[in-house]
Formats: sequence, C-alpha cells, structure tokens
Amino acid sequence: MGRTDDSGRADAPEPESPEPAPPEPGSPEPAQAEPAPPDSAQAEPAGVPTMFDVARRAGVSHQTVSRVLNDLTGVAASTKLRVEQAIAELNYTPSPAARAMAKRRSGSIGLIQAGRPDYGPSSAALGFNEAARAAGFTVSQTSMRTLDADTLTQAVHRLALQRVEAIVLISGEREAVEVLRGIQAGLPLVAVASEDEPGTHRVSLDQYAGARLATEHLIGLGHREIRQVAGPSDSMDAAERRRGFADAIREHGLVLHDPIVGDWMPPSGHAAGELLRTDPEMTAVFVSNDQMSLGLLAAFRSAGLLVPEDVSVIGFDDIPEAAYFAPPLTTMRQDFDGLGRDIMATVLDVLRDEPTAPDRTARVPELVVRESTAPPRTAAP
Amino acid sequence: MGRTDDSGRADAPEPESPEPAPPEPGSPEPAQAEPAPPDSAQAEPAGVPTMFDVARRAGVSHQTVSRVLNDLTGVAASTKLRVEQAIAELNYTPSPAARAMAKRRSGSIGLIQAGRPDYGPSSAALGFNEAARAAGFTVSQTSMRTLDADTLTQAVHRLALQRVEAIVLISGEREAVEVLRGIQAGLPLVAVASEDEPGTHRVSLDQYAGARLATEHLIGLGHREIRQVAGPSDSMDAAERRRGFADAIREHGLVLHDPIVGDWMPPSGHAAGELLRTDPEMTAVFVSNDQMSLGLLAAFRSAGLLVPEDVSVIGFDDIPEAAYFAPPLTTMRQDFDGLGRDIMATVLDVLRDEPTAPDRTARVPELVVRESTAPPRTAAP
DNA sequence: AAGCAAGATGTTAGCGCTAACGAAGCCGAG
DNA sequence: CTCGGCTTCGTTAGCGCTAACATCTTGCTT
Repeated sequence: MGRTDDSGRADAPEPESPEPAPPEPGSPEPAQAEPAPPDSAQAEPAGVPTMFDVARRAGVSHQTVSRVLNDLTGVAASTKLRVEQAIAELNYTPSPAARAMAKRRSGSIGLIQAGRPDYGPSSAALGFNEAARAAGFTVSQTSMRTLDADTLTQAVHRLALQRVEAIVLISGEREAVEVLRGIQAGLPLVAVASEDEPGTHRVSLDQYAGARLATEHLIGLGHREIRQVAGPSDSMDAAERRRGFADAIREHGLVLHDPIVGDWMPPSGHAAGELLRTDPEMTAVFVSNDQMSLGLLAAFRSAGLLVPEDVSVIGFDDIPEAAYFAPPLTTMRQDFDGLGRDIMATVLDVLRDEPTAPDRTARVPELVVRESTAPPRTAAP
Repeated sequence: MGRTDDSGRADAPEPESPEPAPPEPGSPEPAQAEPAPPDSAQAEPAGVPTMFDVARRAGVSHQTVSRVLNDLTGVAASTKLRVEQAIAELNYTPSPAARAMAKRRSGSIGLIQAGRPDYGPSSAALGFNEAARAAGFTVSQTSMRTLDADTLTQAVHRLALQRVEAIVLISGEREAVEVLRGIQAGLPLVAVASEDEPGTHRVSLDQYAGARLATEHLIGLGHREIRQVAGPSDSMDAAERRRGFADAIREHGLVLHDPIVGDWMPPSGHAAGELLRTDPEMTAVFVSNDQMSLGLLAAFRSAGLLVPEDVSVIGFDDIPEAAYFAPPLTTMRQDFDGLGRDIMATVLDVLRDEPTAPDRTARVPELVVRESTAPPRTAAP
C-alpha cells in the first residue's frame, strides 16, 4: 500500500527547499474547495499533515518521526532537532485515531454523571477532569438526568463501544453502582461509593466520620435531643452519614430516633422542618446536606422557631451559598476536588493493575462552625 | 486485577460453538501469553472480534458486514439477517478508532466548560450532553476552574488534536470567547454568548429581554428608585442584563444609577447589600443572579431592612434554592436545558454548513413571582 | 434465446500510526 | 584489518474500518 507520496521523497533532505514558509495549517481550510490540486512535484499536501509529510520535510523516515514523537531512544540529537522543527513548521499533530488503532488503546476514559447537576458531583467531576487531563487522558462524558437502570446500561455500553479504557461513575446511588457492577462491561469500573461494593473499585469521602464529627459538635454543645434529616435511602452517602450519626448518638448514651428521609433537595428539607417543628423535645437537627438545611430553615422560620436560639441546625457539604443562609449555616466541608483527583488516581492504579492505595478513601470532612448552632436553651438558661 | 468475570457471561447465544464466550475484551489480556496459536482454521480469534470475524461467521465478506452496519442498501434481507445474528453472537461492536480513521471523522465534539461549576452552566452542559448523544456524537469534555487565556488556548489545542469536529464553549466571559476566536483552530466554534461575537457561532438565552421583564415587574409594582447589582464586567450575560435594565428604566422615565458590580457569588452580593442599605431612596433592587441575591438578602437582614416591606429584591436564574431563601426569591427562570439543546442544534447546523436558525437565540426567561417583591411603602401606605 | 440493467456480493486500496525486525555505519578488541 | 557489538535509522507489516471499484447473479426486455 504505497501511499502516493514519494514524488520528491526519499533522500531529499534539501534544507534550501524552495518554499521557506509552509502553508501554515491550523486551519484545515474547510471552505477551500480543492483549489491547488495540480501541483505534482513537492507541494505540501492539502489536508492535515501526516507523519509522512513531516518525515519528508525532515529528510527521514516516518518511523524516525514516530520515535521522536514517542520520545524513544535511539535518535541522534541532530536528527531529533530536525524532526521537531519540521513538526513545528507543518504544525503537525498526530492523529489520535490512527494512534489508538495501532496502539490498541484509546487513551480516553469514560465518565458517567448521573443525577441533578449538584454542587458536589459537579465539583468532583471537575477535579476528575483536570486530573485526567494531567495524566494524559481524554475524558468522554455521558451525563444524564435520571439514573434508572436502562439509561445507565446504555451509557456504559456506549462508552464501552467507544473503547474507553475505564469507566468512572459519579453518583452516590447504590442502585446505580449495582447496575454497573451487573453489566460487566469487561473493563475497569471505578465508582464513587462510600459503602463497600464488591467487584467495583470505589473511592469516596469519609461520610461516616463526617457525620460523627457533626453529631459530636452538637453533643459537645450540650444537645441531648437531636433529630436527623437523612438523604434518600438508596444513597450510599446518606446511609453512611446516617450510620455515623447513629453511632455517635449511641456512644453518648442518647436516644436515637428514626430519621426523617428527604431527597437532598430543599423542598424535602422544608417538609422535614414542618414535621420537626412540632417536636417539643428537640433542640438540634443534623441535616444530611445543605440544600435540605435551607428548606428546613425556611420551615422553622415561618413557624416562628428561632435558629439557633430555639434549635440548632447543622448541614453537610458546605456549598458556596451556606455562609449566607439565615442564619449562616454550620456545616461539614467536603473536599470534592480532592475526591475528583482520588478518582483519577484510582483509575490509574487499576489500569496499572496495582492495588488501590487504601488511604485514598479517607478524606474526612471538616467542621465549619457558623451561626446555626449554639448551646441549647436548657444548657444556658 | 483482570476482572475474571465472563464465566456466566449471559447473552452469548451460540450454545454449540466450541468456545461459547469470546475472551471478553477490555482486558487486553496482558498475562495471557498466546495460548491458542495453532488453530489455523476457523477458531474464534483471541482478542476483540473484528469485522472479519463477523464476516467469517456469517459466511460473507467483511464489506457486506460493513454495509449492514452502516445500513446501506444492496444487501439481501436474508444476508442481512445472518450478519446481524453473527454480530449478536460475537457481541461485536465496530472500533471507533478504525472507523474514524477510514471516515476521516471522529464523531466527537469537544466541550469546554470554564469557571465554577454553577447551576446554570452545569445544567446547560447536561442538556448539551444529552442532545449530543441523541445526535450520535460523543462529547469530549475539558473543564477548568480558571478561564485565563493560556489554559483556554491549551484546552482548544488539546481538543483540536483530538480531532473533534467542533468545539463548544460554555462560559459567558467575553474574554474567553475572544480568545477562542483568536485561536483559529480551523474547526467550528460554538459559544454561549449573549452579545454578538463576529466569527463565532453563538447561542444564548435572551438576557436582555429577561432583564427588561424583571425591571418592568418592579416598575409595575410602583417602584421608582430601583438599584442594580450587576454581574462582572467581562460577562456578556451581565452586560445584556445591565442593558435590559437600563433600557427599561429609561423608557419609564426613571433615574438610572450606576450599578454595583459583583462577581456572581454570594459574598459580592453581601457587599453590595452593605453599600445599598444606606441608600434612603431605594425601594427595590434588581440583582443579576440568585446567588448574589442571597448575599444581599443576608446583608439587608442583618441591617434590619425588611424584604419586601422596606425593599423589594428580584434575582435572576431561579436556582433550585431560590424558593427557600428568606424570603422566597422572586426571580427570572432560565431554560438552561433548552439552551443546551440549542447549542447542539447549532453545532449540527454549522457542521452541515447551514445558516443557524435565528430564532434559536431567543428563549426568554420567565418571571417567577415569590415573596421578595411587593409594592413600595409609599405606593401603599 | 441473447442481451442487459439492476441487484447482490467480493476485492483491492488506502486512512495514519506503531511494532518488529533488518540494514547500515562506527567503534575498539583480537 | 577484520569481526562482533553498539547506535542510528529504514522497511515491512499490520491495526479495523470505509470507499471505490470489479464481479457475479438474477430477472426481464426484445
């Protein structure tokens, strides 16, 4: 399959080539309707330059160009320089498709983001994206609003037939992770999951510890009747936070009530607030995320309950808005960005077939005290 | 960790084949050292099945398989059936790299998302992502926190050498769009931009109309001394909202004050509130987005200013939290999802070399009246 | 019955790159 | 000097697919 080239080819290292300035690509002239065809001799080819074009210009073989490109040894310094210059002049960039084909590696990893575009997941995705780029990977993203099994399965398949080298799932739903695990796409799967999910590589922030910390803050303030607004039952993060809360409560010998279950969104927090405001004993509430806290705060406000005078409220996440709630919300700050980086680090480990560093799943949220928590009335009459 | 899976592999229909399940790709079997080489005849090849494997199994040429795959005419129904069955049995999927190479089209489009992961951009990205998928495109995403020229330029180049067919920029910064335009990547550029940017295909929501509507709502309520908290000066959306506000004010013969400029985030809204609360005339504020409104509300609250009794506040965007602010925020709802779809539609137009449908840049935000706006005291004493 | 247009398939080239090997040129050792 | 052993480079095959064409069947027309 002799590509037509040659023409002037071969040993023509002519440094004094008649055309000093290359046609300057960069703009593959999409409009340009084949205007310069009959130049038989050594004119630069029309389309995007290939490795052969570079080779000809540098007076070497395409293989040498490849060597320079892949930074392999065995290329004389002077030759390397010539090649690099030719590359620069032609503004050449290797075709990823061809490279993927020859190498049998796409160099891209698939990201599935399921659910609402919330602050946490979005930030984690951003961090992951930057980390992936730094590692030389391309990320092919598939977002979806819903996270039903069907859509998810399709997403994985789509990504799989794109030959991504691994799939990352950002979505705390237990079901999503399970669906993924069931699919067996035949390629590494890394999911954000705070519970242990056999068969899947997982990464997460330490939700359990965060919840304990939050609860202990409340207890330390003197609260004894603490209620809980939890996240949806199929969220692993919600479960972990619930567990952390429960353990802290029990360890301090307090009474553990059933949590009110919300869906992470403000309306459900509001509903929870409506329920809770009639509770005469309660002096503090641990809300599983900031958005629900906002709703809860609104409900308390309209019921005439003062925060933190009548009741303390602590959230989770520390979204950018939290500091401006009424009152400014005490909450647990999470390092989503770090999570994103951890995800990529795990992907790299898996791809290299190394065991995942265990300490990577341990970023503990940090308590940010603002004005929504205070000692209970009874403790400071 | 070569996922040992397969075992039960499911689907694999052919029960009589010597080796029922293909070795299951994805794991390029690094360990498997060529165990089955001498099978000259018709044994299934080791790696991922190719078009030739399908062809052999169906007893046709690979070209016929290609025809079936690409849904071309000229294939007998019976043959087509056989091929499809072989495809299913082998669990074959075409290699995108090979296809991209032969077709000289990557089938993917690049998405650059610059800036914080805010609700609006994230939602638009989600909508775009879904639309792209529906159109059969893959989206390669590059997110970044900052949007300086350097990072942006790099992002474009990275995408360009990935051979994406078009680049989409979601980020309202004027400078970002200009940088992009300056780069001349040689491929179509579609940006979210509410101002007219020569040389770039643009899509946007009708910020101007939205701002007018918001302002007119205030005026209609009887307000005469309306102040404005604008977005950053290099945001095109901010400029358009500012223009809409100004025009509405002028047309009603009211006095136009210089806006206070914020940066979209709650703290800047808070700072604006601090400034504004000393203004004795003011009875209403048009804040350019909901997050700044939150900060402003907090400042007014701590200053003892009642909203809406003392001063009305209207925001912009209608983020999910807005309904639970104190008080619930009147604001302009934007169809970010629709914007995302519009972006993809425009990309498609550009790729097909058709002029962009002009009415696509015209989604007008919708007024959502809640409790932060009311007639001024003087109008209803 | 011969002729011929479709219709249905197969063959042959690439697409642009990497992998594996092979061929020079240059060195000091024997 | 002559021969192995480097280093440096070139050649030859694919990777898995699509695009043109070439080829072989059919079914009808005349």
